[in-house]
Amino acid sequence: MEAIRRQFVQLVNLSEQDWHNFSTKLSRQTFPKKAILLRKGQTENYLSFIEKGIIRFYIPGEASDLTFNFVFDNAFVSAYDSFLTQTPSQYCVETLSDTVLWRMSYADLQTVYRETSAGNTIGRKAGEGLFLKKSQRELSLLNETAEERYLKILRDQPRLLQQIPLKYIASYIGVTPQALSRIRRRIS
Amino acid sequence: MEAIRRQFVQLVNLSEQDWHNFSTKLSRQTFPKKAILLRKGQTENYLSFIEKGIIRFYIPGEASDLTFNFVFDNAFVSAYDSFLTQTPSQYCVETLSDTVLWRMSYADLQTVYRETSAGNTIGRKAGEGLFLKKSQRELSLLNETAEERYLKILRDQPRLLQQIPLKYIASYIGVTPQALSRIRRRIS
DNA sequence: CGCCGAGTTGAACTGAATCAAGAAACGTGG
DNA sequence: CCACGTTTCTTGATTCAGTTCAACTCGGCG
Repeated sequence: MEAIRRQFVQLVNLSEQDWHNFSTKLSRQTFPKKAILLRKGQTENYLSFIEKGIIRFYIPGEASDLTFNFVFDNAFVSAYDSFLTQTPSQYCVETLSDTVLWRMSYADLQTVYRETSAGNTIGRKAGEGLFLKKSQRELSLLNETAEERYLKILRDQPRLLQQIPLKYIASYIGVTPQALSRIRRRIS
Repeated sequence: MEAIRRQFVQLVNLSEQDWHNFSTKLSRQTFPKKAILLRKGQTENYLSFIEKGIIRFYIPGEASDLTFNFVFDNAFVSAYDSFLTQTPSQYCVETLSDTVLWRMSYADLQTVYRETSAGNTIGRKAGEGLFLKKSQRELSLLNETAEERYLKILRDQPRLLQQIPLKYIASYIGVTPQALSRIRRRIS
């Protein structure tokens, strides 16, 4: 719980009152490894904070999934596009490890936006942060080769390679597992 | 000016006071075709509303540019990542037609965020909207072929094909102009 | 022990990039 | 309004990175 509070204080100065208003709407839930948090076609009802765990976003396919995002400890997680528009999600969200979440429902978040002055600032900063990540991802997909994307992960998030099966990484950087295997051999 | 106001009223209920506070910080500027609004390496100082015009975002390259976004009339335009972080932009922004903008500086926007209750709601909704666009773009780049992306433009934004050189469209959908030419032949 | 999923490796195939050249459209100045 | 030069678009031939299909290894786990 304190981890969440620290995240929020980084974003905006929260009064004791605002924090209370916010935190009483959070509920703690645990999930085992390989649990599906949201199935394609369902509408996302939660904005969640990851106390502990690894989350994978993917579009399920006949032959193989298309994995396009990972999220780790101490970050927010949500099928945020489905959440914002309250329409069915195009993709699935699942845990890759045992996971602990603090969750707030869509309805409760709207209440926070209405009732607290800090709410909209938090919402704005959260949206801006997500926009920045997606912007970098767009440029990476258009501008870099699969090998460059792999090297960046190797440099910036090496733990990702230890904790996540390579076939998901391969999909994330936009190639088949075979092609990733060859990239790895070429490098080392 | 009224067009901007209509856009904002769609986002959030603006009091006469809030609108005044906001609108007095806007300045109108005109640009000819092919004008550079922001050069790579410069820091974006403006969030702008397009009264009229077409804008192109691109990463300049030795051989050819990498065009990754277009924006049209009655929308907001900014190198928003550079704007938010106030760090140098990785890309350029230029006009593709004669253009009229209403612009607000970074400093003035921060003042609006501090001084008006509606400011942060507008900021939140704007950030959410941009996030949604980038999310769709990410899935499109990962999930669809260049041909599918072209067909989508043909279906949803045919005017784009009339007003923008094909070489920019080619880059936007992620192929060379030669490949796009062959896609077009294959289809018709 | 045997099974199963993950990872690696090889060989053939494929779609797009690259290189090159010609045709069409556009703009500018006379 | 035409002539010229530049840019954009198209088409063909070659090359190349990555996919696909297939086989094999390795490491857990029932």
